[in-house]
Amino acid sequence: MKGIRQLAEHLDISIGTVSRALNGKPDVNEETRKRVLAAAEQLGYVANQSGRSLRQGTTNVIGLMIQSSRETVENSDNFFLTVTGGLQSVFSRHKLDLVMLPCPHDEDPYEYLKRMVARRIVDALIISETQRVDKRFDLLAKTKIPFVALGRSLSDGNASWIDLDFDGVVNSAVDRLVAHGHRRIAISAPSSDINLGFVFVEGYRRALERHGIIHDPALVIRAKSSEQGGYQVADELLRLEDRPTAVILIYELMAIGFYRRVMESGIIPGRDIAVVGFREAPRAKFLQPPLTCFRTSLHDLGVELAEILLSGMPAYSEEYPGKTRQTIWPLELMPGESDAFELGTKK
Amino acid sequence: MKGIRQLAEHLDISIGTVSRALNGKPDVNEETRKRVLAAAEQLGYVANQSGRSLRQGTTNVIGLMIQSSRETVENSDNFFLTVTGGLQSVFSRHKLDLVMLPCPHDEDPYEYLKRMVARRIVDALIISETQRVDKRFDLLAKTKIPFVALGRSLSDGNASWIDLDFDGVVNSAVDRLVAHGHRRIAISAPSSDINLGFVFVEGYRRALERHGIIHDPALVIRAKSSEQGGYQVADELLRLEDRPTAVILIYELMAIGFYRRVMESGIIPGRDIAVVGFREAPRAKFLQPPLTCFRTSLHDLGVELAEILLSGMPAYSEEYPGKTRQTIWPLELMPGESDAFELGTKK
DNA sequence: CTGAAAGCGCTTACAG
DNA sequence: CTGAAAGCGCTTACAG
Repeated sequence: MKGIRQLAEHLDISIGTVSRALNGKPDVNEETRKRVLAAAEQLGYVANQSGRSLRQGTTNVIGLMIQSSRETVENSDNFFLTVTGGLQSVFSRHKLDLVMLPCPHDEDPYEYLKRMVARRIVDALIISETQRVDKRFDLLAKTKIPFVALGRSLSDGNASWIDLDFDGVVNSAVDRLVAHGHRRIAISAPSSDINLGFVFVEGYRRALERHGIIHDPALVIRAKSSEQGGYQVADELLRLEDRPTAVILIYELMAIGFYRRVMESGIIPGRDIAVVGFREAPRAKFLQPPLTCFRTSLHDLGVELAEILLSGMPAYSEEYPGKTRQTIWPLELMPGESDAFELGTKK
Repeated sequence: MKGIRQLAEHLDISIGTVSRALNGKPDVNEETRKRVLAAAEQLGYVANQSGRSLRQGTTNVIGLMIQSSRETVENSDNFFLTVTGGLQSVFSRHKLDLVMLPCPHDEDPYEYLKRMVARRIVDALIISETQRVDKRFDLLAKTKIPFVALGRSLSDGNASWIDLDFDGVVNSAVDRLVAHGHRRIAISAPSSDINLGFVFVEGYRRALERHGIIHDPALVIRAKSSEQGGYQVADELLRLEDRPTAVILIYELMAIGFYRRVMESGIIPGRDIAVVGFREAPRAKFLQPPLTCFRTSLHDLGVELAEILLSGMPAYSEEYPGKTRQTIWPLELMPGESDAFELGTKK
C-alpha cells in the first residue's frame, strides 16, 4: 500500500473523502467511513507523516532532548526512561508521539537543538539537564516553539519548567543532621555547570545559616555524579584534618562508592559518619546500613511535565487550564539507618 | 525566517538556485553560493524537514526503538545511552540524525512499530530487546524498510543483527568454575521471553554437557533482571537442599542484590560461594569482593551496529562493503575475587 | 455527503 | 549557471 491515492482508487472514491473518513471528520457517510477504515486496516495504510506535516504545519511529535553526556550516562540511572513513561501516558491521549533526541557528546547542545528546531521534526520540546546559564532558553523563546524545561536555570526568561525540590531535600537533611547533633556537615556537588548543583549548594548554605553554623567551603566537595564520584568524595573527606561528622550526597549512585571508600577505612556509615543520600534508587536499597534518602515518583513527574507543556500549546491549552508554569517537585524523606545515631554517643 | 521562498526573495534569486546552493550541488556560481550560505546563516534558515522528506522520500532520520519495559527501566543501566554514542559517531558522518523511539509500557511493541513505520518518520530502524519469537522481524522485512536488530531471534528470517556473545560468556564462566572444582553450578535467567535468556541457558547446558555434568533444572533460577531479582535468586538458591557451590548471573545489576542476600546469611562470595557476573558495570566495581565479570565496549558495539545498518541501505552500502550481517559481539573476562577459591579448600 | 482543486515547502529534471 | 515548473502525499476550504 503506497499512499492515499491508491487507497482511494481501490475504494473508487476521492482522496478527500478517504482523508476525511480516516481523520474522523463529520459529514462523512457512516457506511463510507466503515469501508474506508476497513480497507485502510486491511491494506495497512497509514498517512505519510511528511505529507500531513507539510499540509498541517504540525508533526504530532514531541521531542525530549537528552544530553547523554558521559556524566549522565554513568549516573542517570534510567531517570529518563521512567519520566518518559509518564510523558507518554499524557501524550498518547492526544495521539502525540514522543521521541528522544540524544545530543551527541561531541556536538554543542545549543547547535544541536538549533538544528532540531529548524528542521521542524517536532512540534514542541522538552529540554533537560539545564545549565546555570543556558542559551537554549533564549533560542526556544525566540523561535516560539512551545517547550518546557526539566530543571530551572538563570536563563529561564520566565519560561515553563519543573524541577526537583533540591532546596527542600537539603533543608530536610540539614535539619535532621543538626537535630542529631551534627555541626560539621559536608555536601557533594556535581563537577559540571548543571544548575541543580548550584541550587543544591545554595540551599545547603542557607540551611546552615538558619542553624547558625558557619559555612566552611572545604566541606563542599565537587565530584562526578557516579559511584566513582562518591568514592572520590569519601576519599577527600577522609583526608580533611577536621573531618566532618555527616555528609549529604547528591545523586543516588554516589552513595555506593561512598560506602565502599569509608568502609575500606573501617568507618561505618550510620555509626561513625552520618550519610544522607538523594533520590531513592533500587541500588540504595541494597546498601547496608540502609541509606536515608528521598522518594519521589518520576512517572508522576513526567505526567506533570507533559501537562505543563500541553497547557502552553494553543491546540491543547484549554484541556489543561490553570497549570502552574514553574513547579517545584516534592520529594519525601525515607529515613534509613545511615544517619541514625546521636553525635557524641558513638563509640 | 519562514521558508526557502522568503530567503530567495531576500536574495532576489529563484528558490531553485537557493536550494542547489544550500545542498552543495555543482553548477552553482561560487559567488552565488557564498551569498546564499551567508544569508541562510544570518537569517537562521534551515530547510523544513517535512518539505524535504516529501520531495526526496527520505527523512535522514534513523530510529532506535526501545521498549523501556519495566524490567528494562530497572536494569538497562544506561546500556542504550552508551550504544547511542557509538551509533551517532557513524551517522553524523552522513548527516543522519538518530532519534530514540520509546514504546510505551501499555502499547504492544508490534503495533507501535507498525505505526512508526507507516508514518515514515524514519528511513531505517534499529530494534532491540528481541524476543525468542518476534513478529517485528516479519513486519520490517515485509515493509522493506532497512533495519538491524540488537539481539538475535528465532524469527530473524536471515535479517541483520548483532548480539552479545552470551554463549562465549557462559562457556568461559563454566570452564572457569569447573576448573576450580565446581560441579553444581546454578544460573540465573530472565523471567521474560527475551531471546537472550534462551541463548544464555542453552549455552549453559551445552557447557555443562561438555564437562559431563548432568543438568539439574532446579539450578536455573528465573528472576527479574535487577538488584531485586539478584536478591531473589540468592534467596531461592539458599533454600535448595542440595545447594550449588557456584552461580552465574545474567545482567550486571543482579550481583548487587545477590551479594546482599547471601551476606545476610553469613555467606561470603568468593569464599563460600563462587559468583560470576555478566557485563562489567560501574556498580560492580564497588562490590566487595570484586566481581568476576566480562568487559566489552558498548560504544564500539554501537559503531558496528550503525555500520551494519548503513551497509544495508542502498544510499550508503558502497561505503560499508563486506559487512557481516549477523555478528556475535565478544566480551572479555575480567577476573575478580568472587570466584577465586578452589572447591574443597574452603573452610 | 462527496469531489475537484489548491497548496503546505521543498528538490530536481528540464530549458535556456 | 539560473529560472520556471512539476510534483512528493497529504488536508481542507469550496462547490455542488
